[in-house]
Amino acid sequence: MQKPKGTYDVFGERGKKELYIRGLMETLMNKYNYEYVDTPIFEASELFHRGVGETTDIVTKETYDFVDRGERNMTLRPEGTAGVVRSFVENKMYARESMPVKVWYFGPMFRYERPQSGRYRQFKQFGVEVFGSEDALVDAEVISIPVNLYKILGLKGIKVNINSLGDKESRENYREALIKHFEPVIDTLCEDCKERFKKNPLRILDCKIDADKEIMKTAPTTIDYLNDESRTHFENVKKYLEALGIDYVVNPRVVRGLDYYTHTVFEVEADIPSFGAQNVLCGGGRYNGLVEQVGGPSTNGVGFALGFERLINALEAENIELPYEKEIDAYVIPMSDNEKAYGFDVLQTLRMSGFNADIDYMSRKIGGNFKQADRLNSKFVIIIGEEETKSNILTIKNNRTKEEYKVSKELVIDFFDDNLEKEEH
RNA sequence: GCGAAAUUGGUGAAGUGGUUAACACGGCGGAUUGUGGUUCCGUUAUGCAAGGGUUCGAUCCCCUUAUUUCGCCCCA
Repeated sequence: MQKPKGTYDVFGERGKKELYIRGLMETLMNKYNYEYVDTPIFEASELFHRGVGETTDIVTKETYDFVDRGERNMTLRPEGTAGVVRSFVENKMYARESMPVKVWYFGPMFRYERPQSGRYRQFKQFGVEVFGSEDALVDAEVISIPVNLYKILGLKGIKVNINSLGDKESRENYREALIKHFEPVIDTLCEDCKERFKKNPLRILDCKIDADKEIMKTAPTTIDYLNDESRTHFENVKKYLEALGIDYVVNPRVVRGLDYYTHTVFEVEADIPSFGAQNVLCGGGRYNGLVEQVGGPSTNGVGFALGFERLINALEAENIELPYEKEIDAYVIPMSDNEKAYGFDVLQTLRMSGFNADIDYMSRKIGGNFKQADRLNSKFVIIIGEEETKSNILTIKNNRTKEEYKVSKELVIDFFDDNLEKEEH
């Protein structure tokens, strides 16, 4: 048996790493005062068609669709926003006394695509959504979350790209201008661009093949088509980002693939030489019309989603060591089967007092057990033989200094309290 | 969805159409039956991704499938 294409198993060091980073996310979101939400990994297919957009590739050719036993059309979620918006509407969170509603989520997403490094069919995203405020402060805050997370983790090679699509009116005007610009010359562009011209003209700007052509350089930018209100909003976003000392680049080519965006859009990319084509670490923006589209009252929204695997890839590419726990406090060695029960009791006492400890499950010889203690990076080794069980005086060896202590069983917790404190100094 | 390359044990890997698939690390056992991380000895592949074919014979040749990686599309 092999794992399905584009999936991966988490175990060992990878597991520790993932838990550590998730812990950081949780702590960070707590500081930002966002609440946790967890929505189903599958939803009615229609939600994504309506929410994410009929013309996006994500929905037209990349979803995992299935019909359940009740003959309902379901889809494994390809992104997090649509489900959270549905939940916001269904649970009437818009009726809360305190606005805005700020939430975060973490979980698996699914897209039927050809896998590559940093691109999976089942992958995990961390993201946030903020509902109910049109203040540019929120846009800037949302951008600051991934930036600060990367900073906390020590990731240096990142680049923040921002852009504004403007409100509905600005966006429409721009779209028309773009079509007018490319229409006469569409035959000179690549095949993909011809397709984009029909489906989603904004994406032509993203083309790598035609990027150097004059027609690209002279193309109108979204910024030129912002009306006064949209322009003011964007200026404020920039002002607030500057207030936080966040370096950004206004990049008119950032248009995002999902249909629901309005005003601010942003992407953070890995600026790491060894990184491949999957270099967009996270992305997001404002979606003022989405809640209404999904059936709720007109409510503004802003959010972002971050690729968990790509984050870990970036950390590895930059050789960043994460400071998760790599040691245990104590390893218990019973000399024979006769001492196992006694040792088991000592082990439990330690564990219930807040220490992490382990015991020999393999009936190893004493030598092999010391090796095992080293492999587990145990700070202390507790040897339990016939003498110890009779006298209730444990033999505890500091595995680094090799000093040996005789400690009464009743005082073992005190011993660990004192000595481990010294270790941490 | 399109194009290309890979796939040998727990890990890194060598290798050839022909009896038992190098070497290293790691694991386990012993020398050393209450004290190790050095050294020495022994041992360690459901057999070379899976299935089929060619052949007297295939891990090595051919086909199919699976997975991985790279590029495109798209995106996290």
